[in-house]
Parts: sequence; structure tokens; C-alpha cells
Amino acid sequence: MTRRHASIDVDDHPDRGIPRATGKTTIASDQTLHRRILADIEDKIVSGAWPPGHPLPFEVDLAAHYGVSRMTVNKVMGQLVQGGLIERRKRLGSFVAQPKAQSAVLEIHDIGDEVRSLNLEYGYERLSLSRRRASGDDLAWLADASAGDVLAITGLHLAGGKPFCLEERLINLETVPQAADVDFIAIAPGPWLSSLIPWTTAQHRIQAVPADRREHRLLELTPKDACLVIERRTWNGSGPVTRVTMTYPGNRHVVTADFRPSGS
Amino acid sequence: MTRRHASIDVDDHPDRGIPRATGKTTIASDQTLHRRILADIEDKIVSGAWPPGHPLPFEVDLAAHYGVSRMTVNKVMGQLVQGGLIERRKRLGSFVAQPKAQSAVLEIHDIGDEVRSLNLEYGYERLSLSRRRASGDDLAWLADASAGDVLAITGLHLAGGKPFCLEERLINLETVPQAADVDFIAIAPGPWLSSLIPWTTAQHRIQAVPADRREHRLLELTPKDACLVIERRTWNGSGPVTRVTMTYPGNRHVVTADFRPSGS
DNA sequence: CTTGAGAATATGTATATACATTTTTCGACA
DNA sequence: TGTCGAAAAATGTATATACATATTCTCAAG
Repeated sequence: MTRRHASIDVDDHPDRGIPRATGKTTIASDQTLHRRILADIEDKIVSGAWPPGHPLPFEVDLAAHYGVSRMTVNKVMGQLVQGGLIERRKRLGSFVAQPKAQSAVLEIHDIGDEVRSLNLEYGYERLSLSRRRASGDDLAWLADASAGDVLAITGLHLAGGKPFCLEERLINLETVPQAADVDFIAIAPGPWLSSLIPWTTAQHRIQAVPADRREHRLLELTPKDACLVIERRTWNGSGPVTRVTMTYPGNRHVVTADFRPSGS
Repeated sequence: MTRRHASIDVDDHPDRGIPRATGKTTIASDQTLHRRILADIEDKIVSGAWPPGHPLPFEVDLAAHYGVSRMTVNKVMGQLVQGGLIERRKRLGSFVAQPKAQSAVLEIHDIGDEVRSLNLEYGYERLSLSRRRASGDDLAWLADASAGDVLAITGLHLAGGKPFCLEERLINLETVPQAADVDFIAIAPGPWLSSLIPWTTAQHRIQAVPADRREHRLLELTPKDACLVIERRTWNGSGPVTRVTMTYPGNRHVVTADFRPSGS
């Protein structure tokens, strides 16, 4: 127990089910030590008992309080930092972080799975495919990559026989030369790519636009309908891979995002 | 070196700048050991050198390869798991994970900051405020919470004197009783809440809708314009806190989300 | 009253060690 | 030949220890 802000705040629950290093756990939860401690501290922060800016007890004190070694506490603190719940400064200590931006995890699933999970029959229909030299608009995405050929594909995803989403895709043939030999009639570019290009960096832009003529026709919309447009650009270790724009009928489709409270 | 799949895959760069435990680093990067190792393995996975399903070398072998202790490698592996890049099974080993859903991090900033970062003057105007008993529509959100009073506020956020976004907010007075004494004329509910309620769980829904009459008027839209609607529901340790719907002119506003490759 | 050297302190990183846990493998015994 | 149980192998967790590093605090010299 060094001296400052620390222990007072911990001790207002005098002995909150502290697990012993060796024995069986006293209260509920058969979790590991660091999980229990993590949950306990997260709870203090999320519940507001420790508001933003509040100083946390020092590692040594927490270790003493929970009856564990400093390394265990250190592991917990590391995870709290990674989750953005606290900030730490040498010599000063650790503090509950000011919530900056609300950050949420946006999951973008495979369309086929998404449709099937609604108990609808999934279908895909390729509308067009062309190979061309990268030009104008494409170059902004390809950036510095030496402008080679790209594959442009448009297709329609169907749910229960009805149009679900319009896909306009560009594949960089410099990075994914194998795509040149695929006709994308039987398989949509999305699943094909994701089985080939294992992991990526991506950027998303989500926008609402009024439906234009082509979208009225393809998505069977009325003139006033709005569309949700999700643009995704994807990179790879070796350069730009693909760019898609997915156009959904706005009132039929919703993107959901869940906030992740760090200790997921 | 135990025996299986391990080392072959590591050794194709026979001696990739292995940092010694003590000496100065040989190649670039003054990072810490586990960061260097993390980056190295992430690179192998992201670049596709180790495709999904590929077995990673065992901890002991990695430790030997990089010339560090197993604990250090273990820390790295923990972070790779947390980032969703690998999966681990006892006795079997560690494997590159199959990419499931494309998951991206969606950051929702304070509107004031967002506007000011565009070099526009920020303004806020409260349109209405009323206190009422929770009813019908609200209850779905409040769920099991015993239906008490809620505060309903609508306001308009302005950028450079022009309408930027329409906010419709409900605050649960059971969870945030202090809100009853605020008029929300000088301060918008968002910043007021976030300074009070330190951290939350939240759920977002993003949707495109055609602008209706009221939105035409308030947001100065033309009849055909589309709107981007972001609904956010927020909880706290002690229950539902608030629900907002932000309506943006769809063609003026874009939500961006960046994929986070774990080792951020 | 300012400045600067150095002590004090809390975090940051890494190691060696130990034992628990889970799952596969393999061999003894019926 | 089948099956049950023990050994083996890999990860999972926790500890004690050590030293590095950043930052504040103190105190004395100018």
C-alpha cells in the first residue's frame, strides 16, 4: 500500500470475493484470476463507480488487494488499455479513459449466409463482366499501384427470388491475376475472393442515396425509395485487391453494429 | 524443435533478423520483442503466406526461432487470438483462423467535433422537449425495465449555419434522473450524457430512408433526397440509458469504418 | 527565484519456472 | 480385437524476479 488515491476506492466493498491464489474460488465464477479481476474493474468503470479521469489503484496495491502477483494485474491492465477503458502513464499511474469516439464493431457478413439466415432462398445473377485498363475513377483507389488491368463485374443478389442487393465490383488483376480466368456466373466474386485472399485491410463508407433509374429497374423500387450504399475497399499485403459497392433498398435493409466492451 | 508442421514454414526466411534477448536490435525497428514477433506473424497471415487453416509453429519452437522465452511468444499468441487471427487448441496447436465476417470498427464521433473538423462553425438548436410516461414504442427498448418516465428531446445540429443533422432522443429517467433538471438548450444531450455516463454498451442500426415532409423542412432537402438514419441504443450497468435517432442528409454525410487488423 | 541534477516511483518488458488442463496417442489387459 | 486407462504433448495460467524507462518530485546551487 504505497500512499495515494489507491485503496480507498477499492475498499468500499471491503472484501469483494477475493480469490485466493491457490484454494478453490470462494464466490461464484470458476473463471481464471485475471478474468475475474478484469471483470471486476470493467464493472467499476462501466457502472460509473469509477468515472472518466478517476485514478486506479497502483498495480502493487491491486495485486495485494486481490491477493495475486503483479504480473497478473499487469496482464489485466494491458487488456484494459487495449480495450480503451484506461490510460496509463509511467510514474503517475492508471486512469479511467475519457470516452472519445463511440466505437462499435460493424460486422459485414457473407450475403448468402445473411439471406439464408432469414429463411429465404438465396440466388445470384451476374449481370456483366468486362476487363479493362484501370482509368480515371479507379486510379484513386489503386493509388500508387502501377495502373494495370481491372475486372469489372456487376451482379444481383436475390432473396426469395426477389432482388436483394446490387453489387458493383472491381478486382485488381495485378494483385489477383487468377480472377481473369473466372466468369463469376456460378459464384459471386465475394465468396470467391474471400476463400482465396485470406485476410485483408478494408475501408468502408456507408451512404444513403436516392435510387436512380437503373436501381429502380434492377431492385424493383419505386421512384422515391432511398438506397443504402456500402462501399468497401480492400487491400492485401501486396496491394489493392478489390472495391465493391453494394446497393441495398434502404427500407428493406439495415446495418447493425454492436459496441464491444473490450473484454469480449 | 519437437517434430511436426512447425519449423519448415518459419525457416523459409532462414534468419529473419531475429532480435537477441539482450543486445541491440540488428535490423530496423526499435520495437519491443513481442511487438516485432506479433508484426512478423501478422504479416505472414495477412499476406497470405500462411493461409486460413495453416498450422503455426508451436510456442516452444517459435520461442527458439526468435530467441525469446515461451512467455513472450505466449503473449503474442494471446493477442493474435484476441484479434481473431488465429485459433488455438490444446494438444493440437495453433491455426490461422478462417475469416468469418468482415468486421470493421465504426467510430461515432461527437457531432460538434466532427463539424469543427470540417472547418465549419458548429451550432445546436433545441426544437422540443417533453417529459412523458414510457409508452408503446419506447417499451421495446426499455425492455423489462419497469416503465417509468422518459425525456423526449428533438434538436437540430448545424454546420456553418446550415442544418447538418436531426436528433431525436429519448432519455430514460429511471437510469439518469439528473436529466430531468436540464433544459438542453445550451448543451446537446449527447455531450451532456457522455460526460455523465462514462461508458456504455451500445447497439447501432444504420438505415436509408426517403426524406419525409418534416425532414424536407428541417434539413432543407429536396423531395427526392435520401436520409441516412443512425439509431443508437445505449445501456449502462444499471439499465437502458438513452436512444437516439440521428437523421443525416444522405448525400452530404458518409459513415466510414476501418477494418482493424488486431495489432492496432 | 530559477534551474538542473538526481532520487523516487510507477509502469513496461522479459525471463525462468511451475503446475493445471485438455486432448490425443498408445499400449496393456481382457 | 476392442476398450480402458495412463502417458505424452500442447496450450493456459500464475508466480517471483529482474531490470529498463519515463516522469515527477526534491533539494541544493547559482
